[in-house]
Amino acid sequence: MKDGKPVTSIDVAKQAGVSQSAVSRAFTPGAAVSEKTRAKIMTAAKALKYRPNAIARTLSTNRSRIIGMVLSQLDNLFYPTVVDKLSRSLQQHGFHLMLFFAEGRDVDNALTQLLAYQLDGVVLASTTLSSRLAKECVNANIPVVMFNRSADGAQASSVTSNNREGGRIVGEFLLEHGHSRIAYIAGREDSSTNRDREAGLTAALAAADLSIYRRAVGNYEREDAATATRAIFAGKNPPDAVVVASDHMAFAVIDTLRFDLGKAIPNEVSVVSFDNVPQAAWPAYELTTVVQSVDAMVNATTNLLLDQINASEIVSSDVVVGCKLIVRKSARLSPKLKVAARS
Amino acid sequence: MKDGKPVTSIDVAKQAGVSQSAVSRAFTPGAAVSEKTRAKIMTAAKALKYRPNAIARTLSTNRSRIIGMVLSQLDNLFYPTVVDKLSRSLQQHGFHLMLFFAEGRDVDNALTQLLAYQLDGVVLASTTLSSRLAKECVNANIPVVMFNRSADGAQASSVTSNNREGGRIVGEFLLEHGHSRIAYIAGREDSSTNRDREAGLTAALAAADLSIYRRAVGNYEREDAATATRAIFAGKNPPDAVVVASDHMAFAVIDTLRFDLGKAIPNEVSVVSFDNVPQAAWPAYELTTVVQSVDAMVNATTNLLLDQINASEIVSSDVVVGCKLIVRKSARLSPKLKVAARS
DNA sequence: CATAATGCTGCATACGTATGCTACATTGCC
DNA sequence: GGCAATGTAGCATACGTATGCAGCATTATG
Repeated sequence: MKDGKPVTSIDVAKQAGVSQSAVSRAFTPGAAVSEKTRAKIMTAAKALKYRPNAIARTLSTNRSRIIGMVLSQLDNLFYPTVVDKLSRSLQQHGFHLMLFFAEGRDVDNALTQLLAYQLDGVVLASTTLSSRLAKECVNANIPVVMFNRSADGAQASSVTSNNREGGRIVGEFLLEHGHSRIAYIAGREDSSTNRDREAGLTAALAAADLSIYRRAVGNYEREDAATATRAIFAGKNPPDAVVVASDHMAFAVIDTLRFDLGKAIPNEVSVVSFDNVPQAAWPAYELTTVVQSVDAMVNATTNLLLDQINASEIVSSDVVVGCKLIVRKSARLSPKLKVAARS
Repeated sequence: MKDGKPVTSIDVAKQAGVSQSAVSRAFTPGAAVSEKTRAKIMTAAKALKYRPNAIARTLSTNRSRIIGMVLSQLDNLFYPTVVDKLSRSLQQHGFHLMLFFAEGRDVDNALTQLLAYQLDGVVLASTTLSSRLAKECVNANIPVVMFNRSADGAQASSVTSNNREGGRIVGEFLLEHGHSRIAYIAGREDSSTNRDREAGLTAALAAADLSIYRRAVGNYEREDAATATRAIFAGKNPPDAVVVASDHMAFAVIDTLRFDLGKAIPNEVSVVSFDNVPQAAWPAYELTTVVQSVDAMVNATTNLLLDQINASEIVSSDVVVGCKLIVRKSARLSPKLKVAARS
């Protein structure tokens, strides 16, 4: 790669007739430079098209201003939104997101690469092996935020929504509107999110002396969710409501119910799920779902990261953001309560 | 941030009783080290949990192994897939993606940040102002690939699918199946993708002495697409087919047709679009659409980047990947041709 | 006017790795 | 055994920026 001699702070210094340190200080907010020399320097810099070298700065300051984000896949519609908003949010503070995709067992590989880049922080949003990764990062003294999953033992921070309460709200809502055979389609069994959502639902049902009517596992995947749906609706006395652990699966569930099993929604079956991804509002689905406020979660993540980066010592903390049910049309409302629910 | 003294190559060198250069070479594939000392070094490295510092290496080699990706938003369902696949593909070659979100006019800001990180390459997938960005990057001597948009004048590489042919195929398909009032809902007027798709469609229609029956602009946005749909279907003699410049808009178009205007698809109107995002196959839409092969485009992008990075001089080239129509159920088939089309 | 306090500036060095060059050791060859 | 060729190790330096420290100039203070 030919190079028209990259411009360095030394070049600028020469041009402006000052020392290299002066140039460095001119580009460091709050450093000791007089307005006069700063002006000289900026003029020279502009003339030479000088841009400070972030890499060299990193080496010197031990701060890369890069945040790593570990993902397993982007096809669940929830995560693209997160990446978008988180990246923008960090960008406003001068940080940037670097992506790492890690599947099953090449975590070691990903880890090596992660640690190589002197990241200032890591956001874990991959479904698998998070806690292993988290531990290693914490060992390497780099702040970690587990996004949408809680830290099972690892002393990393986490941001989740109140999934247990979400599950409870869904349960109470369905009961209130006259459902009694309530099925559950789970996400991955090993995810804290799934565990909490199911626990909340179970608790709500238990309060009415009910339990989950039928249950199958969808692993947060469309295919599995479709299979789960068929399993749950086989046999007599099918459920009158299905709670699905994520919108992403719920779309598959609804498709299967409508086009495979010929069920009308919500007349014959209600479907309620979690996340409120953008598509949940689309007329084709009109999903009644529990909102995970991406904005709130992203804010919390940004703050956690910045705090830990600036702190002299890493103290982990867990942020739980509230959630609420958005009532659309995928769940049947009991006639007498319809008006109330609309308000 | 406390630090348990980060381990450097010097520490490893001491521990192994060799020089720092030996350590460096041990971690550089193809460098001159004997098997014996490499083994000693690796043992010491493992014991000390040494990880080479990618940032320091960048400073020394002038290679960051970071590729910047500029996006404007991730809510168009096409791009998350691209980010996912591209990131994995690059990762296999030891590169990583760094994200930059740039809206309208803070391009300058984004640009400064981009250039600061000594990126080895840049992928431009933002809808706006690409050519401006491209030019600046090329000036700074960094390889650029414009993804899904062509380089209007800028001497940057580009990867697109054959949009013109895609448009033509759509036109011919609709004509063949007996449509005659064919409307078009455009994406952003300033995008090359939209221009080419429309041109292809127009050409196909012209060959049958037809032209676009009605036209409105959807700007690749759901809202605008919905509005465009209503506009196009106002008045007598509505279209019997709508060609939509992207799947993302097509979902909104279909929703509007079905739930707003009460049209049956494909019986009353056919809808055909472009991209073949994952959701296009969902039973609720069953979109007949032109495939943009993300795999092929991502491969091409990876190759272009690697070639340019390794080349002594940057030579830009444009890759156009083929496309084909996936026939699902959103477009009416002429009865006599149904069997043929299915094969 | 003398001294102290303050504000800027430049010098020198550190950050962690890569690599050209030299030097040495080993091997092969005649 | 002598010499060249090869393989391997270490030395020294470069990459571009940040920053502690010392020095100087300027201003404030008495």
